[in-house]
Amino acid sequence: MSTNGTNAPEPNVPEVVIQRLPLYVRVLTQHSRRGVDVISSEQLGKLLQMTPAQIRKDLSYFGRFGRQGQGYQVADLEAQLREILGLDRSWNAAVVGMGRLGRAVVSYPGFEPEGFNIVAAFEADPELIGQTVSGLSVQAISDLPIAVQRQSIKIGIVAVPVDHAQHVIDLLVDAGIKSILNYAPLSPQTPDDVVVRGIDPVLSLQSMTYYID
Amino acid sequence: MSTNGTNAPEPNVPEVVIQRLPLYVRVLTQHSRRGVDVISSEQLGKLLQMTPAQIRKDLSYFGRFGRQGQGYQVADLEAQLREILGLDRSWNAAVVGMGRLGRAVVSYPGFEPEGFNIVAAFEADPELIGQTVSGLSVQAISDLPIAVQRQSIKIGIVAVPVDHAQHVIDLLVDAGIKSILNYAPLSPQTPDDVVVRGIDPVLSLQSMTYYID
DNA sequence: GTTTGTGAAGGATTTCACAGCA
DNA sequence: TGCTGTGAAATCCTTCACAAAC
Repeated sequence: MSTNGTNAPEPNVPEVVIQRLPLYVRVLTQHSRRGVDVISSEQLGKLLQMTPAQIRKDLSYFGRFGRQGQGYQVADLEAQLREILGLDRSWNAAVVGMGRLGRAVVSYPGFEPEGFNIVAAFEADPELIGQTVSGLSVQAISDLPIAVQRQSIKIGIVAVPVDHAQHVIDLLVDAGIKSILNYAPLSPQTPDDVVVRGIDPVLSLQSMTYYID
Repeated sequence: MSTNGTNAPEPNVPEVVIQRLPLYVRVLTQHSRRGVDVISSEQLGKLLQMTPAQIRKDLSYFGRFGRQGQGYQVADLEAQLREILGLDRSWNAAVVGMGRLGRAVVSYPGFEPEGFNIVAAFEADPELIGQTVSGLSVQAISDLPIAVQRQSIKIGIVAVPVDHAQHVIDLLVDAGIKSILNYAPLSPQTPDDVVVRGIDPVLSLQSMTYYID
């Protein structure tokens, strides 16, 4: 099943599987840094609190990465999964909204080491336009479509108040963005070919309280 | 199936269903604020980009909330779902880690209006202990168990660097915490009876890049 | 001996489709 | 007529269990 030789895209990979691959990448990266060379699906399962069978099945959608009797080469598997996910290159992102949250996002040091570069920042408030935040000059939202083109921006990050979020998302979609990270507490309307992931700690807390006591 | 009359806990509700309930609460709250009285599963489905059948099936785990031919009373359904999730009361939380991220968490204005009160803040660095952040006096981590007891803290929020996170989570678990919101980029080891939800924007981005182009 | 990769089985979740009720 | 609530069907996902490979 490819990844060996041809670069054919794999069909029919369940979305849940795609969402687990970054977990594998994360734990493999940690272990390769600590000098671990080889790891088994059993060990990965313990680390991630899942069954070894699930890990092997997930990987089997993309190819054969291990050696029977041994396990997986940590560095090799990490590299292959990064390639599958498109993490073997870097991605440009734009943040919309330069309030409290947007400033926290652009100054968050976790994106760049993973290859996500925030290369543009947008705001509606004229007071903020022209200011510099974390080395980025804040632009008017009307400049968004040109910036997306010129800077090959593929990811939009929404950090505006909830009542502006749908409109901003519409503008991102109109500008050709197909991947959106949404910090606003709403479920936006988007076309099928746009992928939206929400970051909402309140939602996470609200589903935890069900289990308390 | 209860919620009418008795307060028997519902058995066997799939976890995915529990995680969707806050989405319903969120959209119902928005619509009740806008003065919408009645809503159908079809309308909810459009708003949340899911099938009406799924919404009805999810709700059916807990009771019968609608009227045939009409739909659901927005305010009533919202109230019932909040009660089911335990959102009809407030919850005390403690944050561990007062670096950049922890400060952002304690000063985030989205928790308190939803009934999540951050009532204690902890740090390992002696330099920070005793300082005040967003009205909270920063405490030593050794004070955690007593604070959890005295202030009925039920939720722990982890905002420490990744290399300290597992240790902090162990301390929270030892202190009796069973619900953890984890901002550190790792999959922690925890006992079965502890619920952990991770907030990691990088992980979200890493699963989106698979779909780009 | 050990561990992978994978069809087949089993289990869980979603969707269908319609009876029942307002 | 319009929409809910729900068994049954369909689909999706996970786990099993073992042949093959080292």
